[in-house]
Amino acid sequence: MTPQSGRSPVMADVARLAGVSHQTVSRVVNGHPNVRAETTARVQRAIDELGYHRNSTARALVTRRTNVLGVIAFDTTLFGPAQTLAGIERAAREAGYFLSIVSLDDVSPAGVAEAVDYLIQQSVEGCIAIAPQRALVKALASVPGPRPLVAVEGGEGSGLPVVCVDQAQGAHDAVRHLIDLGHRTVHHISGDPEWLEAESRVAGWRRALGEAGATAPEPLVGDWSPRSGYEKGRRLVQRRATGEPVTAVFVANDQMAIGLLRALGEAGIRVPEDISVVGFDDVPEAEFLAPPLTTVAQDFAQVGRVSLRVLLDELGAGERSVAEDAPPGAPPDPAPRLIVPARLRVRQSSGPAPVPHR
Amino acid sequence: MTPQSGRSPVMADVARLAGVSHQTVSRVVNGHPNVRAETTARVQRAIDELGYHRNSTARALVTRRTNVLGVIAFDTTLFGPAQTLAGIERAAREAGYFLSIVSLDDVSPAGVAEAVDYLIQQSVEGCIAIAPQRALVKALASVPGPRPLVAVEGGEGSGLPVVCVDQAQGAHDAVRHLIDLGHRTVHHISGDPEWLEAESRVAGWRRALGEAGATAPEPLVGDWSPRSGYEKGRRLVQRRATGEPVTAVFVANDQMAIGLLRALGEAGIRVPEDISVVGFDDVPEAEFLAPPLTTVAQDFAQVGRVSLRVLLDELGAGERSVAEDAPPGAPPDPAPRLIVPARLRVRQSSGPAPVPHR
DNA sequence: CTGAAAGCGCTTACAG
DNA sequence: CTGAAAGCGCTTACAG
Repeated sequence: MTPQSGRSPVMADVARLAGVSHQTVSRVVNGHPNVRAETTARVQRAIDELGYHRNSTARALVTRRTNVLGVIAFDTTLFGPAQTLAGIERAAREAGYFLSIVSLDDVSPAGVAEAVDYLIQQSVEGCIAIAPQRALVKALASVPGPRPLVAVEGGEGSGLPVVCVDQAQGAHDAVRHLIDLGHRTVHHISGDPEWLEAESRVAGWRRALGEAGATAPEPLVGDWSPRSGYEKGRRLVQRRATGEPVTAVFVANDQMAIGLLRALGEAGIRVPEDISVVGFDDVPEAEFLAPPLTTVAQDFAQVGRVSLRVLLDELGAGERSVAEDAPPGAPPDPAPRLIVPARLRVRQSSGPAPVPHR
Repeated sequence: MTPQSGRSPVMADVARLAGVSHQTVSRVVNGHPNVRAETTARVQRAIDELGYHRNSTARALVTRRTNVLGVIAFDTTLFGPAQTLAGIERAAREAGYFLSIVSLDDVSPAGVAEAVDYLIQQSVEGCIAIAPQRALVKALASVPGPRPLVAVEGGEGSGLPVVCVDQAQGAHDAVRHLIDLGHRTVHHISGDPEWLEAESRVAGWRRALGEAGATAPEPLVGDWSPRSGYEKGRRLVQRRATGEPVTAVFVANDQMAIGLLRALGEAGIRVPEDISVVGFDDVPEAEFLAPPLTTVAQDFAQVGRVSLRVLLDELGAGERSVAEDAPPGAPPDPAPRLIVPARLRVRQSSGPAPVPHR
C-alpha cells in the first residue's frame, strides 16, 4: 500500500494511493483540464501525503526538454560578470529554467571546447556566454557547441546574437563631461586590450576627443587590476612632472581608478583640484572613495534579463523553423544585437580644469 | 542508414552504423572492459562520424544519479560568496558534477522554501548552502529540503555539516596586531548582526581585547556597506572630538573600511599616524587604497574545495548507511565541522599608537 | 566478448 | 472524464 521505504515515491505510488491510474496523476500534476474536481482533490491529497515530487529526469527524457540553460563565463568573481550572472540567474528562475554554469580558466580553444563539452553533456537547451574577450568569442563561434548561443558583452562580428552595454557611449559621456569642465584633453588608462569592452571604451574616448577637436594623448594600457591602475598612475605622474599637461584622466574601470587615486595621492597631487578622475562600473565603494568617484554605471540586471529574453526568442525561433513557417529560400533573420545604455554618475573626483600657471 | 536529420544521433544510430548492438556501444562509451579492441575502434569511429553524445537524461533516469549538485546562496555578487561559489564550481567540475545555483532574494522561510523546492525539482543529489545568516541557516535546517546539505560559513548548531573560515581567529589576530603596536584599545565597526560572520568577528575582537586586559568600547554596528562604514566613521570622529581616545579601529570588512577611510580623511585625521585601521577580506583593491589597507585574507578557494569534499563524503556515507555497514543502534556520526584559517596581511594603514599629548 | 530483454518514471496519443 | 499501450534513450543483469 505505502511505497517501499527508502525510495522516494513515484507517480505509480500516488496513483495507487488515490485509486486512479498514473496518467490521471500526470494530468493533475501538469494541470490538464478534463479531470473531475473530486478526482483532482483525491490525487492532490495522495501527493501531499506521500510528499511526491515529479521526477524531472523522466519528464525531460520524454519531453526532450531539460529546462536547463548553460552559462559560460570567464571569471565570475569580477564585478561585471558577477552582476550579469546574477541578473541572468534571476531572469532564468522567473522563466522556469535552471542554470548550469561553467567558468573558464583560460580562453584557449581547448579550454573553451572543454567547457562547451561539459555543457553539451548536460543537455542544455541553449547557452549564454558572458564573453567579453576577443579570443573567447572567436573560440565560441568556431566550436560546434551548444546552440542557440547568445553572447553577452562582445561577440560582434561572430554571427551570434549579442547583448551588451553601450560601452562606447558611456566612455564618450565620461570624456565629454570632462571636456565640458574645461579640460583641453583627457588621458586614458585602458583595460586589458584583449577585452572588447576595453576596446569600446577606448573608441568612445577617442570619439569624444575628436568631436571636441582635442588631440588624444597616447593611452596607457592597463589590465583592469588595481595594481595596473597604480602603475599607470605613476607613469602619468612622471609624464606630468616632465611638463606634459595632465589635468583629466578617464580610467576604464573603477578598480584601476582606485590604484590611480593612490598614485596621485602619493605624489601630492589633489583630486579634482589638480587632476580630475573618472572611472567606469560604479562599484559600491565608488561613492565612498576619497574623493567620491565620478564613474559610469552599467545596468547589469537589465543585461541579464535582456540576454535571457533573446535566448528564449532564439529557442522559439528554432522550433518555428523546424515547423517551416518561413518560406523556403528566405534569408535567415540577422543575429539580433541589443544594446543597454550606460549612465554617467557625476561625483566629486571630477572638477573644472585648473587654471594653467604660465 | 544515416540517422534522420534534425534529430541528434542516439545510441541505436551509432550501433547501426558500427554494426553492433546498442549495448556494445554503451560498453564502449562507459569504458567497460571485455570489448574487443577492434570493436571498440569501429564503435568509436561511428561515434566520431555521427558526433554522438550520450544522452545524460536517459542515463540519469536509469542510474538514478543526476550528477547535479545544488548551491543555495544569498547574494553571489558579494565578495565572499562570489569567491566561495567560484571555488565550489571549480571543485565540482573537477569531480565530475554539474552545479545548479539558486540565489535567494530574501532569507524568509517562504523564500528559502521556494529555493529549496526549485532545487528538489531538479533532482539534485546534494546541496551546499552559502549561508552566512542566522535566519537562513535556521530556515534551511527546518525545511524538509534536499539532503545531504552542507552549510558554508555559519550553520553552527543547526546539526548540518559546516565548513567555514575561522573568523574569530582572524579578528583576534587583527586586534592583537594593533595591541602589539601599542594601542590601548581597539574600536570596532561590526558587520550586519544578522550575519554569523559579524558575530564571530565581534567575538574575536572581544577576546583579543580581554586577553590584553583592555576594555572593549561600545562597537558601532554597520551592515557591511561602504556607506555604513562612512557613517560609523563619522560617528567615531565625533566621539574622538569629545575627547574619547580613538587610536585604532578594526572594521569587519574592507568595504566599510573604505567608507571609514573617507570619513577620517574628510576630518583631516591621518591614517595610520592618528588612527590605525584594519579591515577584513583582502579585496583586490585593499592593497591599493591610500594608504594600503592592513586586512585579513580568507582562502575562499579552499573553502569551496573543502565544502565540496564534505558533501561528497556525506553522499558516500548515505550510500553506505543504506548498505547497513554501521551496527544498528550505533550513534550517527556527529556532523563534521571544518575550519579554514584566516591570515592577517599587514600593510600601511596600521602603525604605532600615537604618543598621547597630555 | 556480444546480444536480447527488462525497466528507470514519466508523457503522449489513442480508445472508450 | 479516465485508462491501457507505447516509447523517450539509456544501463543492468542475464544468456550464450
